[in-house]
Amino acid sequence: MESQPSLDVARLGSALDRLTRLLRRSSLPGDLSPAAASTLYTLVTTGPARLTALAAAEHVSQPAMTQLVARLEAAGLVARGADPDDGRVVIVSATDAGRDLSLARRAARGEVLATLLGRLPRDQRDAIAAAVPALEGLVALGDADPGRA
Amino acid sequence: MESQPSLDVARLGSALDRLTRLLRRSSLPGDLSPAAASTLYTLVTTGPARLTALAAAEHVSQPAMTQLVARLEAAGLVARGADPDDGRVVIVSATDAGRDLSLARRAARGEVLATLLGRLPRDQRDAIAAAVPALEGLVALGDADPGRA
DNA sequence: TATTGTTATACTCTATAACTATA
DNA sequence: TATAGTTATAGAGTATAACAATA
Repeated sequence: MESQPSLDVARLGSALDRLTRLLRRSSLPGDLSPAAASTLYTLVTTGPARLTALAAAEHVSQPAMTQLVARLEAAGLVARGADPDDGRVVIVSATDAGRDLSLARRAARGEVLATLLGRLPRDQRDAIAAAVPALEGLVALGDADPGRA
Repeated sequence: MESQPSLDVARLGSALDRLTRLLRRSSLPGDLSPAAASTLYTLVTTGPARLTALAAAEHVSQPAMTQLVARLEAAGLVARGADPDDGRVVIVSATDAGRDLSLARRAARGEVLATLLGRLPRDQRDAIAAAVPALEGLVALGDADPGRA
């Protein structure tokens, strides 16, 4: 029931899937699990957060986030602090080492992508460049609508 | 040392990552792990394969693939057969139920994507549509170059 | 001997349930 | 009572090492 014959969602989905697996296989510094890398990245980009908020943002259970943060803390990548206004709360923040590692991982993956992009015909590279804001918009829509995704 | 200020690879990488996580958390039929879903999809699209070849294709160890196939077999999604020419070999193939489930998952994910895309401004939707062949080209490059990814 | 696959074992990561402490 | 977080326990999924069977 759609009117977009030019946009084959199955092809898009498959391409996204395979591209992500491709990037995931490329060796990145730090040896973090996907959830750990994502959590660290969230902390680096959006600042300190409560443990419960992190669990919700990363779509894992609260106990899972407790353990994940414990692992990241043991690795020196995050620090746990208290909330002066509420004794129950744990505030998690990235350490300098955590920030550096997250940025290094992001850069390393960017290089893998850049290498592949550099071997693509110019018009295709341009097409991808033009689609980046739209892809970001798609993510924003998905994040804003928990009922759908 | 690059000349593509218009293509921010870090942004692209991050968007791909978040988009894939978004799609992955959308509930799909069958309750398969990512590796199981990918293996089944490979069998459905490229036909029966040896266990060792599957392990290599999915980038998991041979024992991991033995267990993965055992789980898929227990679920009735794949069947194990013998190679008449070589008694050591196990040939894995998707059953009808496995093929149906894989196609249903693909369709369901397509619907999630289509819903999100439908809420995007038309020009952004067009930009993504225009980039699909280029994204596929990127995947092809990555698959063809095992040394890089 | 080399190759195909399985079994044994251990580790990471996750979830649910039960618990503690603070509000 | 409700909320923030931890601890206990169990299960899925993976890897490496050791093994069995076939070539």
